[in-house]
This record gives sequence, C-alpha cells and structure tokens, in this order.
Amino acid sequence: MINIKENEKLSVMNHSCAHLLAQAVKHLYPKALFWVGPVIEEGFYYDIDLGEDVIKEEDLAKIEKEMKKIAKDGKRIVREEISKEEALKRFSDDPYKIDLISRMDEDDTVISCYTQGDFTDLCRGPHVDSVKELKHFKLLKFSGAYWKGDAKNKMLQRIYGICFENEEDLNKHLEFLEEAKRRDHKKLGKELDLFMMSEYGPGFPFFLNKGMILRNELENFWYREHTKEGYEFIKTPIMLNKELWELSGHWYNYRENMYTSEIDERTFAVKPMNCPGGMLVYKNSLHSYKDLPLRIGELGQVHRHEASGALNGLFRVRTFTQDDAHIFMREDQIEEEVINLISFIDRMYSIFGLTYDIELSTRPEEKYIGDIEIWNKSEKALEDACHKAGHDCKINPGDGAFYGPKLDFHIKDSLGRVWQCGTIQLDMNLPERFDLTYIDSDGSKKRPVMLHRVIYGSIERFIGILIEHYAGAFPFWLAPTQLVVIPVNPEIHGEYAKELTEKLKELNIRVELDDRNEKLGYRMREAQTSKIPYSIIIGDKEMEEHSISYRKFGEQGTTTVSEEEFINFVTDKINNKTL
RNA sequence: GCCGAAAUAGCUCAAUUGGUAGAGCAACUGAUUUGUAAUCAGUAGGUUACGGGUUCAAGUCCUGUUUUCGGCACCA
Repeated sequence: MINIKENEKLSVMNHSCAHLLAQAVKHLYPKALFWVGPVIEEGFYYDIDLGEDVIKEEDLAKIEKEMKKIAKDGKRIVREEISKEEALKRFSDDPYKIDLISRMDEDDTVISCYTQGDFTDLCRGPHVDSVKELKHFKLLKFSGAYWKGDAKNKMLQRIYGICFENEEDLNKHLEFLEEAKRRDHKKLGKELDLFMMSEYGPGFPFFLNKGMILRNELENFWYREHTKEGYEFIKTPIMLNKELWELSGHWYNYRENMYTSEIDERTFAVKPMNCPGGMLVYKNSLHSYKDLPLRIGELGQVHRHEASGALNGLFRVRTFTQDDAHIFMREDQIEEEVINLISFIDRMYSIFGLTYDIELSTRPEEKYIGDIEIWNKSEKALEDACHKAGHDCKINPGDGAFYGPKLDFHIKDSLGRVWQCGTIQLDMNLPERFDLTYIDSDGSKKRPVMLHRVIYGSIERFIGILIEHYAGAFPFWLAPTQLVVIPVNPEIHGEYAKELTEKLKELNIRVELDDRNEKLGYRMREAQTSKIPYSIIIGDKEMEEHSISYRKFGEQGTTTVSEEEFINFVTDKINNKTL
C-alpha cells in the first residue's frame, strides 16, 4: 500500500486532484460550497456543502467524467497571493471560506489562491502546473462528514478519490483494494466458519468451533509467554457495583458506554475495563518493595456500549477480551520494565510476521491530572526506554490519556495496512484513587507506579487482523484444521487412511479424514478452498511404502516422505510456530 | 448516534413497466470407486428481515422498525 501523504510528488498531485474534483462538482452543482480538501494517506477528499442535494452512487461517475473533461482542457493552475482584506472580499458570499480566512493570522500567513479556468480556491498549495497533469485518478467513495469533524455541527458531503502518476500505479492500487476486499475478515469468517453474528445481539460475536480453536491457541500462547515473563494471572468479575465505578472514576467519565443492571435494589455495572478489579486484587494483600515489579495478567472480557454505527465485524464489537495486565512497581523500575515489555511485545508480534512502529502520546493540553513534573519524567522514561530498546519513537503530542502518557504499537499487516493493537500506558491516577501502597525498605508506605498494557489489544480484533493478514490461510499452529487425509479410493485405502488419521490425532494434531465417496479432485478442491495447510493423499503407493504424500496449501504437486519424517516436520512447525 | 446504500433458500445471486419467487453450490437419496480445484441423476428446501399501508394484485411502490455494509463522530 502506497502512503500518498509520504510521497511529495503524489501528495501534490492528489491535492490538485482535490481541486479538480471541486471544480467538477461546481460545474454540476453550481450552488455547491467547499470546505476543505486535504491529502490523506489513501489519496484525497473534499468536504462539500451541496445544500439540498445529496451525492448518489451514479453521480460519482458523472463527476469523474467532468473531471476528465476539465483535465483534458488543460488549464494552467495559477497561484496568487492576496491580503486578508482582499480574501474576505473575494470570498464574501462563501461562509466556509470566511470561516477559514478569519482564523488566519495576517502577519504569519501568506493567503494564497489557486485558479484553474473558471474555478478559484483558497489554498496554501503547492499544486501541479496544469490540470493536464492529472490523468490517472479515480473517485472511490462518498459519505457524510461532520463540518470541522465535530458531531455537533451539520453534515457535509465528502467525496474520496486517489490520483497516481500513471495508469499502472492506479490499477495496482485498485487491485490492492480488491485484494483487501477478498481478505475481509467478515467474509472469510463466514466462509471458514470461524464466527457469526446475529440480529439478536448486534456487536456481540458468536465464536464457532473453528474460531474457538484460533482463540484457544492465541490464549494458550499468551499464557505460556506471560508465564515465562514472570506474570501471575487473575480473573475478575464481569459485574461489580456502582460504588466501585464511582471510586475508579468510570461512573463519571465512561457511564454512557456502560451496561448497568439493578440487583437487590443496588446498581451494578458490567465492566468496560479490567483495571478496577485489578486494583482490588492488589489491595487484597500487603506488598513489599521486594515483590515489585508485580505483573498481574488477565484475559478479561469487557462490555462497552459502542455507537451502533461504529460496529464493524470483529474489529469493533460490544464485548471483547483484552489481554490485559497491570504492572505495579517502584518509580526507579519504570525504564527497565518498559524496555523488557517492548522486547516481549516484539517477540509476540514477530511470531505472526507483523512489523510495527511505536508512538509516544504525551500529556494532553488541558485535561490531565497530576504534576507536570511527574508527567515530564514519565514521558522521558517511556521515550528513553523506547530508544534503549532500539526503536524510533514518533511523538504524538497531547494524545495521552488524562491519567498518563502511553506508548502505542502500530502493527503493519501483509498488505501494509496499519492497525493499533498493543499499548503501554502509565497510570498516575488509579494508584492514587485506590490508595495503593507497598512497604519500602525503610518500613514506610509508598505509592507504586502502575502500567496498563495489552499486546493483542483485543483478542477479537486481533483475530480479525490475523484473518486478513493471512487471508484465512493460517500458519500450521493456528489452523483450525491442520491436516486432511484423503484416501484415493475410500473402499481400498479408507481403512488405512483412518488408522493414520487416528495416529496423528493421538499426537494432538487437528486432522480430519475425508473418505467421502467423491472424486479425489473434488475432495482436494474442498481442502484447498478451506485453506487447510496440508493435504495427505493415501493411495496404493503410500500404503505399500508406509509413506506420506502431502500437498501444501496453495502449491501444486506433492512431497513424499516417511511417516516419521512427516511427524517430525509438523511437530517442529507446532513447537516453533513456523509457517 | 449522523449521512448514504442494502436485506430474496444454509451460501452466492436472478426475478422486465407491480402480474405464478428461480438458478448454481451446499444438504438429502441413488448410481459411480475415483491419483491432486467441482462425476451423473433425482429429492427437498421460501410468511422475499420484521410490522403497517396503497392496489384487483406487492420481492418490486409508500411508511415505521431491526440488522448489515461504506464513511463521519467515537474507539481496543
């Protein structure tokens, strides 16, 4: 996937293309008013006020046709610098431009306009020299979008498009979009019987048997790796009473997203986060400075009432399992702990062939708690740890949580798409609210520092990402069905194939026998469409030699090895989690 | 929640201006005995998401609801 924003030339072209789009829209909808048309990673868009008019599917083609016409005409794009006064005058009948201009500082900003033929737009530029240069573009989608990105404002119409230097690149991008559609986890989840949705529970996914195998493998892997890293594990209740949520602050900050219920005339809430329960566990016993860092993990199922329009397959659901952990430690342990954590997360992601970038989100401008000094120290600790772990650390100013700064892990899948999964958050709020303490070496009570962290983020979302990352063809250790044994002639080879299947089952391999009365080609096709990693064919030759002929998913032809070699081959895959 | 679109058999999709809901795959039955992506024949399968309305007649038109999809806003 090409990031348009990071490519200077494409960035300028896409920006000019946004103007071309606006000009075409103006031709077709003379009353149209324009807000902004920026370049984004996936191309460009323009937010437009069409008054009573609404863009429809078929209009996109019309607009695109008009754009081609204008581009062919080949008008030059001319820059002009004007004063604020002149700008206000020139755009006096356009409330959107007035809004933009009046917020510009005359001393610092040069106000510039770009004109192409009969169309002028306020813009900082730069642009290509002529609309003639814009040939290889496509309008992709449209939707409503709040003015200034604020849900309180009215909705404008947004049209998205993308522009390339040549037809080949454009086609490559369209092919990428097709590929992404083929890999859609909602589609593959249905085809591969991994999970289902029901009208009776919008946003509450049902995991089917095959999806449960994925889940269980991911959870087992998680428990094993966390045990190695010195974690202990807990499970806290799904529902806790209102007083706890008042204490944690969720009742005031997160109430809208919480499911509540009256029980024995008291209010209970289903947990939207695991931390308050974790705090209670910490407080359940006394802690010595010698026990820190204390790492307490919980695969905790949370429920959040997400807006209906936000729901999206497994990516955005109303109940999900966080692979949560809370780490309690002394202040002087932050850096070392975070360094360890980063290398731990690195190890976890590399198993899946996922690369990632780390971003540091710092103190919000206004809404934050605690001393600025502690914030600065914490931010520095996270950043240093990140560098010492050998990673770049992009700063995301003001994007931290109100209770502390955080490191976010943005993973990149096999199509180059970026997802936010892991996060390490420093919390200066909850230890205070819950009055957490440990006994220091001098016998005094001290306040521990706390980290929240997740690696998968949400098991549901992570499974969604993995489905798309692998296009449903999971590595051997994760595949719901790992092997299928196909006797060439079930009447002749069926019994032997069955024995082999049982033998493999005893080794804890997820193997199925396909001895149906169907042609080999038919059963092989099914094995391939269900993306089973290896298909074993048993015929006369294999029976005689006691050998195994296997075909790898997606490849043609078979490899024949001895039974022992094959068992070593697959157990090695399971143990090392290799493809 | 907001803007737009959609919902027909288990799945993927047809059904002309309103005029008898249909196909392929899957399922089931039988024949076939198979060497690497679909053997043949037959059977069954539907309150067209749910409710209300217009009409002689509604999958089709109007309307309310639900759900899904693409975005926005929100977010793991």
